[in-house]
Amino acid sequence: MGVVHDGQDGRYERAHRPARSEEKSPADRRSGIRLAALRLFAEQGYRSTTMTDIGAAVGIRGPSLYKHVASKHELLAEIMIGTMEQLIADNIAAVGGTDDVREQLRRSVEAHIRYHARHRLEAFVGNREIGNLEPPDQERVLSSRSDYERRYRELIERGAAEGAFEVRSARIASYSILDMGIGVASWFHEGGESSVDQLAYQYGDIALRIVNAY
Amino acid sequence: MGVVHDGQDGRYERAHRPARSEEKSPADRRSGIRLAALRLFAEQGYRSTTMTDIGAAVGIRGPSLYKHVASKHELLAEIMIGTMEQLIADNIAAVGGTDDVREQLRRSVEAHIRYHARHRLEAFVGNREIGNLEPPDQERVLSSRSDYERRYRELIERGAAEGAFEVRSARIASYSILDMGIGVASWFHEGGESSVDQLAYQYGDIALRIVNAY
DNA sequence: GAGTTCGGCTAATGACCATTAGCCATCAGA
DNA sequence: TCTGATGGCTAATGGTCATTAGCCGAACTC
Repeated sequence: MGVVHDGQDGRYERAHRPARSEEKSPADRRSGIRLAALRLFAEQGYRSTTMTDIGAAVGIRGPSLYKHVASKHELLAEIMIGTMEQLIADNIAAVGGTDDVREQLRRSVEAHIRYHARHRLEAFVGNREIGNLEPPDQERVLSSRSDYERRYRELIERGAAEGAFEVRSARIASYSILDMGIGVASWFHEGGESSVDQLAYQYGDIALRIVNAY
Repeated sequence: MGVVHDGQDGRYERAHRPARSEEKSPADRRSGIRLAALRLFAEQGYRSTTMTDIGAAVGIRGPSLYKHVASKHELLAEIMIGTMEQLIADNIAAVGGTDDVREQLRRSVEAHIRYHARHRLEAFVGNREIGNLEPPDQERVLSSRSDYERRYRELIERGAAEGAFEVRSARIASYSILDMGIGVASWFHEGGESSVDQLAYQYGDIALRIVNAY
């Protein structure tokens, strides 16, 4: 499900219908559809969103979407797989940047929070629509999800083994940290009491307190 | 989906004996339907659950459900309104039992966790299906939800004012505490690593650590 | 033991929906 | 200018669903 295959090589510069109110290169169209689908899935839910809704959001009729997308399900699958891949990639980067477990946990949590604040719609849909994914994709997402959780659990276990953390249950510590981050996607909005950076920092603190790192 | 029914010929010998293995008083029937709906909504989502599914789960046909229930939506609304009312009632009881803010927070969190562990399906559905509630009920649930969140926020603000807690943002502290509890509903299962009581106690600790009560 | 109620059932009804078919205008490139 | 691809569009197609209508047997009432 890769991300776009844009036009394979940008050979054709399009630029047709110049300067209309909106530019519609093939890639623009596709990502416009994806964005519209994401917003609608987040707002109304996958099952309640119709192809007609998505089409209307980008100014075309429902059936015309099939000139750009294989199915409604594909739109959902791309969102969810992309979300998990990004979360895992961010986590790998966060952990890889230092050798100190405390700092690894802090950076992991900050990345987790940043993602959930900056990509709230993706995270929100990613958490709510798992049951609407079809078999091949659902397993893939669930498996990524387990990997992601395991990375946190093992990090905390390692910290505990090294004496940096002290937890009664690494499982509970990791779930509580992950879950409070997931919650961010449902209430955060830019321009509120805190900026994304402040939020990330404060949740980093909270996580370290949860594992008794202080 | 065939349940055993003799249909067709019209002269079904049914044998719906009252004194069989399953008792079917009107109240039993109704709560059986509610429970079936709850399970199905939790597992498949509200939109993906059909009246036929719910009927099959209690051994009758979809349309027969209307002899007991006004609509599919009513089933969802009852679950969600009941959930919020119980959470608020539990919270009032928790706070009312003592005058010490620390203890009030601990008891509140324990009640929150207990509910999310013991009534995971209700809590799970209650958090996922808000968007599928229709206007009158949706507003009611959203308003209860705000009240519930406010109770936590104000409790934490009061604790901070009294010097018992120390938080950078009462809003973030309350959301993180509530969200980690909500998460419990998605992974907890009886017979796992922790009992409900252990879970409640540990989350109580975590909450007190989040507000720097130690 | 006749009438009433209860709670099943089957068959509509009336929508709604994802997806496919097939048509056509535009346009880039030859 | 011709041609093929692109990306719209309208009309099916084939399903699914909540809900309603109307029928009927069994149990309960008096």
